[in-house]
Amino acid sequence: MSGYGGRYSDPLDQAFGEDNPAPQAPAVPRDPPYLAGLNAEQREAVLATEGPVLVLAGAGTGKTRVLTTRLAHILATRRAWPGQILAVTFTNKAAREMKERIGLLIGGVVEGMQWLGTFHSIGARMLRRHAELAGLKSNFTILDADDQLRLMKQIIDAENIDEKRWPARALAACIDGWKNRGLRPDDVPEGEAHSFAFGKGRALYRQYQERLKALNAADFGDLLLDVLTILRGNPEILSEYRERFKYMLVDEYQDTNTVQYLWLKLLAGQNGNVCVVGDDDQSIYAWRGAEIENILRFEKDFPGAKVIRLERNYRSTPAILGAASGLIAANKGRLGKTLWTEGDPGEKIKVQGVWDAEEEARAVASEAENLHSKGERYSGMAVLVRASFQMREFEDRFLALGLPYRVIGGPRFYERAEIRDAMAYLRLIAQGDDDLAFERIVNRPKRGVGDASVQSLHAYARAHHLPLLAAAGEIAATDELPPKARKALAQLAVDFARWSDVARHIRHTELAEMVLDESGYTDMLKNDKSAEAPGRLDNLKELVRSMEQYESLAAFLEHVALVMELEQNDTGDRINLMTLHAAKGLEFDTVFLPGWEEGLFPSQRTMDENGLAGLEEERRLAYVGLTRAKKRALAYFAANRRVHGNWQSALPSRFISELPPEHVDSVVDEGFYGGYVGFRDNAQAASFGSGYESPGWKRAQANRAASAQRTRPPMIEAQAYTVQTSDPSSSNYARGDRVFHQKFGYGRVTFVEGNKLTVDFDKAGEKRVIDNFVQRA
DNA sequence: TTTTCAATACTTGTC
DNA sequence: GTATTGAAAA
Repeated sequence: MSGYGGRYSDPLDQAFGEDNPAPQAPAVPRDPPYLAGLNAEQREAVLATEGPVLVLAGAGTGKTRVLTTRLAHILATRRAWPGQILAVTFTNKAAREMKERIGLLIGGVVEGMQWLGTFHSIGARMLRRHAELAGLKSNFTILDADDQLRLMKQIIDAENIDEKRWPARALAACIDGWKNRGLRPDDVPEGEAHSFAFGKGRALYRQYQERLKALNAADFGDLLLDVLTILRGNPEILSEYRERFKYMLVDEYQDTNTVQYLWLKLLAGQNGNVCVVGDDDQSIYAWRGAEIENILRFEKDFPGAKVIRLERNYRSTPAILGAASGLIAANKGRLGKTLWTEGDPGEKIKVQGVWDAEEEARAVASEAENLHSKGERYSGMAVLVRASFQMREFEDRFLALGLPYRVIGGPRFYERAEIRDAMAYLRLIAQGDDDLAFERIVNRPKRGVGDASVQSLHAYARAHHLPLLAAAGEIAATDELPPKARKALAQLAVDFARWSDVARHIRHTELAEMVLDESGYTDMLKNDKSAEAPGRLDNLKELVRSMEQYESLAAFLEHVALVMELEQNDTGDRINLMTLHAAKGLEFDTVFLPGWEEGLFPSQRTMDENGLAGLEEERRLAYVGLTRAKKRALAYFAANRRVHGNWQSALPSRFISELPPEHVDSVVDEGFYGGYVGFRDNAQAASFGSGYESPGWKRAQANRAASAQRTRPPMIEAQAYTVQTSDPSSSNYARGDRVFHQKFGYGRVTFVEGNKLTVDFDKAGEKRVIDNFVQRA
């Protein structure tokens, strides 16, 4: 979200020059520079600092700008010190950006905005201050989903519950759900308390909490729930915070869950200066506990709240906005906004039917190349998919064409196995009693310490009240374990003692390298011939590199627990590939929206599980997708898609037929018909025929007839011309060469044609790739 | 204990 | 179709 400010200027802002001071108000200063360029509503939202305020900010209406300006205004007018503002964002990235932008507005870096962050990072901060009130020490560990799951597995095991029928993840989902709703074990409603494993739900939840306290650990839910409990139970602490937070601001309010809501209400009290910003039409996280109700009833919760609507859109063309508005109008229970914008209508939404996902990827890629050849940047384009499995097809295609792309979201850096392993080593060095970390790495790399040995070790540790690491050293001196395991544990204990000792003298980056080498972890990866191994080694290097920015090991570990993301160099002109969810808050010139098919989008599962509410959330997701586009949006639907391994024919999404026809331009693809009439079997063709009966398709056809003849670039076959760095007519590789490919791993060249190689990959099978995407192995 | 093979699941995903 | 996971075989 950026850049809309420069497109227009508001003459009012210049009206208060020194030559015409406002009459009889010598005290009214000239407008501060940061207000320049705001429209009337934006301005109002910035200046309404006192009392509860709800800012309904439609997509692309300059929400972030209003937010940052508002904070800058509060600071610049000395209404509060940086430390007296509570500002909550949805992601760490958003928090970081906000800090930067405030700095730009009022000049210099903003110091002391310690309460600007996500609910969780603010929660962690508060919880560390009052840890003892929650039965924790202030240096408690923050567990991520993985640790959480392992802990639950242990509890389920201990209770002799059949893990097949009652998987740990289901319990985790249950407990998370309760925590999201602000329920401690005792608060869980009777009916639900028994919902897991024949009535053990509540008991397991309680046990889990006890285990957490025993481990001096908190999960993400606790960061909010424990703080809520503390605030509720300790009026003096509550009033201290109420006193402190002169101004409160919550971004993406439509995505807050119940605990967050209770939290905010408690801190705001009766007459707090609370400003929440959100858009009910962009609420897409109900499935993880967000309550769209929170924003819908804000005015009831905070009587006398001022409601400001930002409806002027600065991002998209009228055509895109019209299409998106028409689509979202099908939802009920909205607060209602009418977005508008000015200017040339712009390109219509292009809707294209294709035969299957492969052709879809081909169509998107060639369109992207086509746009690129007309001077559009790749980085201004994005492919937004509903589910991550759809990405694969696009990656394959982009890779084959040599089209530069980047995947946003996906598995987070710190969630990768190798990183978590390395982190476990470091955690254990920092805190010798981190049993979860110990368990993770006892046998990684393989040391001959299997389940059986770990069990004995556990028993020993419990009996002697020792952390596992200490127990390992002791048990090695007994003859309770097979010699191999004994030796390994002894070695491990010695190693850790040495590392902890060394840690005090050397830089933590050096320590990390040392630990990875000496533990045999690096060797394990070097000997690993699988396709992922080299990438994993790179990731570890990256980890060490990223540690440099932190002063100490402890500081680094805290960062990782909370932030879980890595600053990545997103330089380069690359096309973006991500899920619709990940796209929230971003904008692109061109947005490709593949997979608009019934069942996939809207997702069948969501509709089955949540009925109409689910469908409406899907529709909001579609709305989010469309409104990411500045200049053009292209939607695709495939006639056939592989679902869980088998082919199914699909109908165009109902969302396609919900787009107002006047904003839609549909394209019939030659490949579509070719595939349809040609070489596919009749059964499929017949079933696909129903696709033409669907309202979406009929509408699309009608539009096509009505709209002016449109020239469409011919289907471009896979061509090497996109790769400037290699010569299409020759290649340095020959048949039989052993090569390595970033995505497909190792393989042998079976055929060479110019710079295009056919490679038989060990893992991935035969693929055609461009030569400069492989290296000699 | 480790390897191998079959069973399973499989939207979205911040912190 | 495939990646991950858990139980039997080596």
